[in-house]
Formats: sequence, C-alpha cells, structure tokens
Amino acid sequence: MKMQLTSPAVPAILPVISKKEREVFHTPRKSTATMVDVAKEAGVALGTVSKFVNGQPVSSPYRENIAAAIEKLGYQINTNGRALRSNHSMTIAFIIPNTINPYFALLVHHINMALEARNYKMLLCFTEYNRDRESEFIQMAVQNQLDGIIALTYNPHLVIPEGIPFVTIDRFFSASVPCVSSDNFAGGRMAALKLHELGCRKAIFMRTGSVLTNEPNKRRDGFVSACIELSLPFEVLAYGDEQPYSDFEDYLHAHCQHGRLDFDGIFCATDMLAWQIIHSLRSMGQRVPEDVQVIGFDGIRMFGSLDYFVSTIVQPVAEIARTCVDTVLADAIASRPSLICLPVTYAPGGTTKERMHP
Amino acid sequence: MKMQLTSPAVPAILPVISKKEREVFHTPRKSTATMVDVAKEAGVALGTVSKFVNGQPVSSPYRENIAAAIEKLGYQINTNGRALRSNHSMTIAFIIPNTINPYFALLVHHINMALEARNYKMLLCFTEYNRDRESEFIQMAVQNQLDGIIALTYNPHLVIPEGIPFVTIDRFFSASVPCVSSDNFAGGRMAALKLHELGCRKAIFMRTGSVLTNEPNKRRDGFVSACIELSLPFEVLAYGDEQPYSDFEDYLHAHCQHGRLDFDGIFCATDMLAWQIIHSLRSMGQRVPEDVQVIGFDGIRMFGSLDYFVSTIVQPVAEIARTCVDTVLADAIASRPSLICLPVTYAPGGTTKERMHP
DNA sequence: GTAAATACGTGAAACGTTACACGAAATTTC
DNA sequence: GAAATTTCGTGTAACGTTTCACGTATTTAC
Repeated sequence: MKMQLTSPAVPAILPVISKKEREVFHTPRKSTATMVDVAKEAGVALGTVSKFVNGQPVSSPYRENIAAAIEKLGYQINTNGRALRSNHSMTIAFIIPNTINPYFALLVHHINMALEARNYKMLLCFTEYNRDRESEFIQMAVQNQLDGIIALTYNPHLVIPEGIPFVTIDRFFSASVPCVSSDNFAGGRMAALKLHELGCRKAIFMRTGSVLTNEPNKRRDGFVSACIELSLPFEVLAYGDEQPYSDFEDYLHAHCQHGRLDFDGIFCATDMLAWQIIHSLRSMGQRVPEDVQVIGFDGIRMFGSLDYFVSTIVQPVAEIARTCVDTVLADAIASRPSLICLPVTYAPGGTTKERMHP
Repeated sequence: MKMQLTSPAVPAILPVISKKEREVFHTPRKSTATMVDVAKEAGVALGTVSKFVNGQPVSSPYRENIAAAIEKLGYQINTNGRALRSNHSMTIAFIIPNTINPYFALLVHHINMALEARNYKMLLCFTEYNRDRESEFIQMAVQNQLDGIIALTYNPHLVIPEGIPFVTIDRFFSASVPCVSSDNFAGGRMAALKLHELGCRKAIFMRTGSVLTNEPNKRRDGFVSACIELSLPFEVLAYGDEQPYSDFEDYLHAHCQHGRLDFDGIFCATDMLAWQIIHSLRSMGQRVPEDVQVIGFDGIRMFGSLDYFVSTIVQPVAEIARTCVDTVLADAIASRPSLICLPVTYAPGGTTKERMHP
C-alpha cells in the first residue's frame, strides 16, 4: 500500500533570493526622533540631553522638559551611533563548541542572562570543536571592537588575543588569563563521601569523552583521594573517544556473578553517562539505588522529567556564568585572581513520584 | 567523619565591581586604520575605498593600490560606523523560550549557522515562556534597528510589530506573518504507516506538554487519519502540563495482562517522551522493539549516545532554520507564501552495537 | 562681603562609514 | 567622426551619538 505522506498544505521550497530582491529589505526604517529633536523640543542643548540619557545630573527646569520631550517624541537611543562614538559595542563574544550538549546549553543560557542583567548583548560563536573556527571568531571579536570574549575552548595551544578582555571556562592557560571553573576535585571527593555515607563497599569511577578535557580527570583524582582516605575500595574506568559505550556494558556483565555485581556504587563523570549506566543496570535486572548507588556530575536535571532523578554533583552553572561576566567586564583589574574555583553541591536522586508527592 | 570538601585552590567570590573600577575596562582600544588612512595610503578618494570594500567595481590602477594599502595598514572595517550610516545592523533577533530544551538548542544552532553564512549576527533572546519578556524583546529589536525577528512564541495573542521583518516558527498568526514549520500532520501519518509496516496490530498515541502547542495535535491528527485509512486499531492518550509522567506508567501497567501488553506500537509526540516510555517498558520486562515498537518525533539524536536509538520522525531543523533566515531577510517580497511547511523523514532505531558494527 | 570652588548647560568637534551629485574619461551608437 | 551613453573616481554631506573645553551661575569658605 502506497500512502500519501504530504499534508494538504504543500511544502514550498523557497527560491534563491536574488540580490536585487534582497535590497527591498534594506529599505530604511521609518525615521525616529533623535537627540537633536529632543533637544529642540525641550529647548536645551544636545549635550544636555546626552547627559540626561546617560544618567548624569541635570538640574530641575531642564530635567522635566527633557523627560517630557522624550516621552512626547517617543525617543529611543540609537545603539549604533552610541557604539560608533563611544567605541564600545556592549557586546561580548561567547565562544563554545555547540549548544547541543546540555551543559553547554545551560552555560549559554546563564551567560546570556548575566550579560542581559548588565545591559550587554551576547554574540554566540559555535566552533564545532574546530580550532580554526575558534581563532577566526577571536579575530572577528577583536576587529569588531567587541567588549570582551568568554571562551570554552578545546585548543590547548590557543593564542590568547591582546587588548581585549578574555576569560576562559574550565581551561587554564596561564596566570594572565582568568579561568573560571567549578571545583571538580572537591566534587569527586564529595561523590566518594556520599557513596561511603550511603553504605557502599566498593565503588567504580567511569568517564567517557575526549581526554583533552581534564575536568573528568580532576573529578577522578578527587574521588580517588577520598576513597583512599575513607578506606573505600575502588576501581577506575576511563574510556576515550574511540571506545563505544558498550565497553561499559561489557564491564558490567563481566562483573556480574549469579545476578549480583561485585560493587555497589558508581561515580560517573557526567549525568549523561550516569543515566546511561542506570539504564543498563536496570536492563540487567539490577535495582537503582537499592542494589547499586549511582552518582553523576553536572547537575543537568534535564533528565528530571524521566521517572528517576540521578543523584548528582551539581555544578553552579549560574554562578560560573555570572563570574565569567563579572570577570570579563572587569578584566583590567590586576588584583583579580586568575583561577576562580567555585564550590559544587550534592543533589540526591529519587523517583518522580517521590518528587510529586514528597 | 568530617571531610574536607574544598580543593586546595580556595574558591574566591568576586567582590562587587565599583563603577570606577569598571571604567578601566572602557579604555579605548588601540586605534586601527580607517578608510581615510587607506585612501591616503592608496592615493585615492575615500568614496573609492568604500566602493572597493563593498564589492563595487573599481578599475585597475586603483584596485591594486587600495588592496595593497589595506594589506599594509591591516585595515578592518568598523561595524559600528557602517551600521550607523547604513542603518542596518546585520543582526537578527531570535526569540525563543530557552536553550535547555534540545529541540530549541538545535534550532538556535542552525539559525545561527544560517545567519553566519549570510554574514548576519544573531541576538539571542530567552523568554522563559514569559509573555512580557517576549514583548519587551520585540520592542527592543525594533528600537535597536535590528534587521529582523525570528520568534518561537507561546503567546497566541502576540502583537506582531510593524516595520520590521518578522517570521515565526511553528506558530501561525495570519497570512501576513510568515510561519515556518515542519509537516507535523504528514509526520503523524508517517508514524502510523511505519508502525503498520512493522506489523503492529494496535497502536497508541501519547503526548505531554502544554496544550498551547498544537504541533503535537497535528501529529496526532495525522496519526489518527492514517490509522483509520490503514484499518489499524488505535488509542489516543493526551496529558497536559499538570499531569505527571507517572500517569503514563499507570496506563502501561493497567494494560499489561500476564506480562503482555494489549498493544504493540506507540507513537510518542516527542523523542524525549519516547525515550522515557522505552525506559518504563523495559523496566516492566517488555522488549523494545521486539514486543513493542516505539516511534518518537523530532529527530533529536542526542540520546544517540545511549545504548538504543529511538525510531523517530525527523524534523528538518537545518532546513527550517535556513528557511526562517531566507524568509526574514526577504520579508518585503510579497509573493512569498506565508505558511511554509517542510517535509519530515523517518529514521529507524537500533542499538549502539548495530551502529558501531553494522 | 569677597574670593575661591563647585555645578552644570552650551556648542562644536569628532567617531568611521555610506550615499549622492558631479564631472571627466571611456565607450558605444548611427 | 560627432553625439549620446555609460563608467567610475571625487569630494562633501550626512548618520546619531559622546566628549570636552568653555563660560556662566550658584554655592561654599573665611
């Protein structure tokens, strides 16, 4: 049977738009009132209106007149004129691989919010993990007179530009380049401590992803150091980019005897991985958290709408974002610490039903 | 036992930055060459350099001189000057609730890429589903002379601004406001057809989310129409915002007799929901896809790194994005269709191992 | 009550670009 | 080959704002 698979409204593929057609779009916007108009209307000098608009003191007879004129004419400041004259665009470039990764998405969100609170705009630059694109964006930001750059880069040999405030997330280059990061080491320790508190007798650390990112390694180091301190037996599994997730599953099966695993706690370097592991465990007939405790890292509660919330070490993404913004907007202040490490917290897991009816 | 949970590098909370301190940041950038400098160096008039830079024809003796001067002085065009004079900022506002939802994240990504390809910049506006914020952003875009607005709005009574190109995604307002969307109805039909082809004897439709979004309803309608055509028994389950996911689980359990469900196919309105359902089914001891076929919608293969790939109806996100950009940049062209419906495709599921070693 | 200090409005000069009318040179037309 | 047409460089005038030296009016100091 051959069915019709197109809806009544026929899909229309747009033709290529010719340059001439495109020009229609560039019709000048209907003219709005300028500062000159406001000055005339209020009977004051242009400079006085500028002062008023920028919050500088203007004395009483004038102040009200200007306010009234602005109201009457519906004046709105022209960003382009301001940017040209004052030479700062109130825009920060945020360089990040993509927005598909939920942690990146969260970062974008909070960076944007922090910038918005300061009347700055964000120019998003997706590198797709491409080093050339990273460099191109940096060059663009410099030549477009942007007011700063916040970057989450995957190039350890990135050339940091001069003359523009530059802040990195999670990547430490040198003391002269501020780096904001959460306390991965402490997070690893926290995970071990929680597993211990929950009564675990043997714990496993797992990670995936590029070995270039060393945050997972810091998490591992913290985890290992705490396990030793706590006399908690542990094992470390680290798989790189090339190895498929199924290697973890093989490991799980290999360590399962008579339906029982020979460990009862797992610390995963990311929430995503934790969720996968939980899924695999349950498919094997293991109960989470009754048989095995699982703790993730990131605090990405996107999977919160699922039936089970992963226990997780929460990265303070909003604070990381705010700190990046504060730092990039205050770059020239020499006394600022160059490695800013923010504390993480623990959020316990549970079922959706527990959440709904606690 | 009380453990130390802070890493050696002590977290430093940044002090509030005073206005005076902040000013350090506003130090003017080191001056770069302008068009005037290039003109002098090349021995031509300013206007000629402008023409050269904008791709207008410049004849031979001059052309090379200008190019050489630009090279020598390292000239880069000043975006602010250009924006002020030409009155277009080469920037499009993209209004969207957030970037946490993977579908939104994907949209942001592709809209950005499509704009980048046309030398436009994207100003991201997060509404957080707040109608006031939607309106504020629209006002901001108009007064900042942005060159257009692309919006994914949740306000059915949104006031569409005049005088600025405006395109919506998935929300049809009127014939005068272009709307780009994928063919949800056809997608629903496709899902029913695939379930039928896979040998299903009874199929269920499930959806969650706000009833304000009627794309899921279109998917349902397509699904229902095709089920009827195919004589495939079906049932429709639609839960709104208030109802927890566990209602679906209750349904699954209620329809499970002696370990067997009384249906063998599920069409979920989103991939996220499909993934949840698969998880629940497996926890109940059902095999997917052997016992129950599950098809999602969106084509968000974020969960692609998990052990099982959900079968899905793929939305052409990249095409949607490109179409939005094309349309918003050609808004004034009256002949363009106002409801643009793009075709969806089917992507079968499978295990990670199948993917790795096909 | 006078001198010094402060406060604040004024007007012109940029900021770097594009737009446009003008005219000279090169090309086409018949 | 002269007239009509096209091509293209020139120079000036905006675009809307901020900045700054200046001068007047007001306040403070002793």
